Amino acid sequence: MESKYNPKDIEARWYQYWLDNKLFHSEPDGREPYTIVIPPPNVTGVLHMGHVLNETIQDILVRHARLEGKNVCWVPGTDHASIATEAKVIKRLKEQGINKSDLTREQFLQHAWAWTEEHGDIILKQLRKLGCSCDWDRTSFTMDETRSRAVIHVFCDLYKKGLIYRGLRMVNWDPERQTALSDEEVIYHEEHSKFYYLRYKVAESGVTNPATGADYAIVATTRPETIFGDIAVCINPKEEKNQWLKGKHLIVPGVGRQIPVIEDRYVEIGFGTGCLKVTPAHDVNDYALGQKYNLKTIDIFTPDAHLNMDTVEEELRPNVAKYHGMDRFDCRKQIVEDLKGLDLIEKIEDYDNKVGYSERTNVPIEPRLSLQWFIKMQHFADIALPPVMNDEIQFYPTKYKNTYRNWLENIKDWCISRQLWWGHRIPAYYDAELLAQTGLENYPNDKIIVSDTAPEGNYVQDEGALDTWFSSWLWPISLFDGIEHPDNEEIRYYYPTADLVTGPDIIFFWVARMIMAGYEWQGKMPFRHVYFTGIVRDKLGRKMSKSLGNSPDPLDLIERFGADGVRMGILLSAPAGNDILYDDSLCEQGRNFCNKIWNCFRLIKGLDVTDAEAPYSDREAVTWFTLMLSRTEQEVEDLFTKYRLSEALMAIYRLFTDEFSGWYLEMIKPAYQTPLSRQTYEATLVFFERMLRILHPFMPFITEELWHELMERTEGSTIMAADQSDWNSAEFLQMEGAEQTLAKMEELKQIVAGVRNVRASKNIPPKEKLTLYAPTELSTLVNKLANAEVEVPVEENKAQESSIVSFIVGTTEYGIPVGNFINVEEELKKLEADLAHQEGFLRGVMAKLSNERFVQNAKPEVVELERKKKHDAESRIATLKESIAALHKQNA
RNA sequence: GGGCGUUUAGCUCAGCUGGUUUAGAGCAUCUGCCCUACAAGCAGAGGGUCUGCGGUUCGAAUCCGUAAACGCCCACCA
Repeated sequence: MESKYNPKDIEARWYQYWLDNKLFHSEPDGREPYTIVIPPPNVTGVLHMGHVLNETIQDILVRHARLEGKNVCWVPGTDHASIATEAKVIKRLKEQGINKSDLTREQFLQHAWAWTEEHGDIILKQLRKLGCSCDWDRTSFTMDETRSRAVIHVFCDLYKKGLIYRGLRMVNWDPERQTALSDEEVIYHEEHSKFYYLRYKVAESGVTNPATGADYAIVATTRPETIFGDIAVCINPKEEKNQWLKGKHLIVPGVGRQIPVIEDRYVEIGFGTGCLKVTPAHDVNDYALGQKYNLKTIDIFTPDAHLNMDTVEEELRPNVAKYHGMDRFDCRKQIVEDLKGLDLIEKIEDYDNKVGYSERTNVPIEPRLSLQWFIKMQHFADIALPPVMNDEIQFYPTKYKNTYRNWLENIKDWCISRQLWWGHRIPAYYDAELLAQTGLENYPNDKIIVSDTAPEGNYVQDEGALDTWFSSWLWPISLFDGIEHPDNEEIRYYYPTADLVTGPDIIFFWVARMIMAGYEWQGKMPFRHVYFTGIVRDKLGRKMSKSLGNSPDPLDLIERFGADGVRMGILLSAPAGNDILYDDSLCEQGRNFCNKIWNCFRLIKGLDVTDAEAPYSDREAVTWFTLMLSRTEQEVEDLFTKYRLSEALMAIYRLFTDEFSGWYLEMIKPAYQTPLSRQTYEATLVFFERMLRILHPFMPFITEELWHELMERTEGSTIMAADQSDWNSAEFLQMEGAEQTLAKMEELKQIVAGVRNVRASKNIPPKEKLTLYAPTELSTLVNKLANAEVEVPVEENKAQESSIVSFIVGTTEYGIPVGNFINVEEELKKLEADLAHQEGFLRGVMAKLSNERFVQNAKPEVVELERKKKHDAESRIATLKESIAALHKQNA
């Protein structure tokens, strides 16, 4: 075996082995189920560091449950990601010289499916490289047959329940993709923009502003290009300075439209000029005002946000003809120039405001009036809030309960229709003849047929597709076909799922809605725990992004550090909900750890074994490590219940490197070319196997490899199903004397460290055997580990001895004669520093003990402890003083 | 404008309902070592007035108040 662990072949070999032996596959049986559904990555996506974090955590949970003997089912799959995928398909078509508009829906969908088949399993293949133990036989897709039927079924069900409606509403419009978006798909960015103060002339002649004499009102806006749609100017009836405008009319600058001044308390007194232009077609608030005062709307934009002057009154069109067909932002520049020329701009100020962008296309969204389908959400908020607030569903970390509550308490209806082709088509049908007469907007609602099958006759189907999340929210149910067959064996067995692992960025998009769907269609929570991961950032704290180039390619990392190394790297500093600052050095640490394990194994397997009886010191070591290991196992189990996975890994890491490699193996390692007793050898193999086991969820490959190497295993066997029955860590820890054994070994380690410390500070080579004066006999382990001969001298001998360096463990003093290596000055300095420290400590303790109120009020055991501290400190001080005196005598 | 969270060693973080030998871990740093498992290693060392201020208490990193800094979420102020 080489001295360096080489993950490459090993990983590929074991993954194939796991697949060949169907070790990830699950079928319902008598065991307790443990289910996780994967947050389906976009079907066209490639693996990034966020996935690595997320999927590693899921795999750890899943493998841990598998080791516990549960029937584990981790269902993988992908999401059709309608808007993102459609954008990619359009882009590719364009590269081929094809426009979407040249294609029929069916033709376009053929291209999209082709794309999906080409790219669909890339990311799933990459997950295998990471070691993810998904049940690949269950791989699903949000647009496969079962999932699609579930979506349509749910739509019809909601429509029947009166929870879905069609309506003309102001929605977030993505002009790039030309579709409506839900509120959640809009991202607001703070922007430096301008505040334009425009002059609206008063129509009534002779009316002027009494304060300034101006014959115009000043209206401030950030969007001057929307003035073509102005219908009114609104003032607050209470605002003094604008009283003169009451009942008057104004002329929209550059357009010439005469519009009324209306009054509403909505306008904030003191903000801007107090005059608000009302453009109902292009602003949500203005729309509300328009509704309230029954104003008409003039939509001046085309669906791709270019100016459409055909909507302007015919007589005014010559005024605005030049803007027809312009892009909205070009038009803004132009109209500002033109108004300047007409002296209709009072001033322009810098202004910071928030602009909404489409999450997917990153284009500023346009509030747009359009006919869409919505879900009434109050009902869902009502059923989804309580289970989270009362912890039936637990969030880790809990702070997200607040975020969740906040959203549900201010819930708005969910716009679920999209003007896209790639997605589930809305199962609503319109009578063709009637539709021809009325048009879509005025088509009577009660004549719409919503059905999972197309109605007989001359009907046309709604053109829209459904929001991707409308299929995702059913995922935990639809994966087990629980929508159409809510009582089938699989859904009854696997649902509710155990844990959901996802990012907090989709808490509303997905988590909340799954909870709603879970209660609505299964009457039960979809999962019991939600683990929110943090965001993976680079070590400077920046989000990883393509444009910054700070996002490493996970496959490249796996190549360099091995999958186990990468898994450890990503997990090491990733407590739930905290962002993780990723750095290659973390993976390096993971790789190094693999190497450590590998070399421990080499040592153990390389030992000669004899049937002779084990020396007593071996048995001491074995007893001690049995307890040490048991303790860590208990600790790790406890950490798992709290989802503190990085801490669990760290506990195992410390056990393995410090306690096992650093102490235990050194304790039992026989002298060169001397054999180890079989008894000790076998105990050591058990330890090693146990450690591989607790480590397996974190580092599946190396642990499986060494588990097989450790001893002969039958074909098809796996560490995942290793027999556990002969080990009970809880019982070991309850054995009599366990505590003392652990404490004694800690003391022994400190004595050894004391000797090593002396050795290091005096530059005494490790090979040189030292003498250690101790007040009582010590375990021979000390001799071995410290390379020292322990002597228990009588007092006189010790006093005679010159050049002794001493150290204290607990309250006991140990001495090492170091001959010429001693430097009395230096030694005195050290002892005096220690003395000062001990005296300071004692003062602190005395301050407490001499405080009557402390002695009276504190718990007796606390007072008792302080007394012990005092006693120990005094004893140590006495010892130190003695040593100092002895040194002084020697010096003289 | 609301709400939430964070602030402990150079870095990333533990430290739960106040008291466990005057604050812990990993990494990084420094010193010494190629000692036949491992230099992707071993042994040793240094490093923090627990963000500031006030309060409660016999006792505060821990509880309360307050200020600041940073971060996140939500909200229609043109």
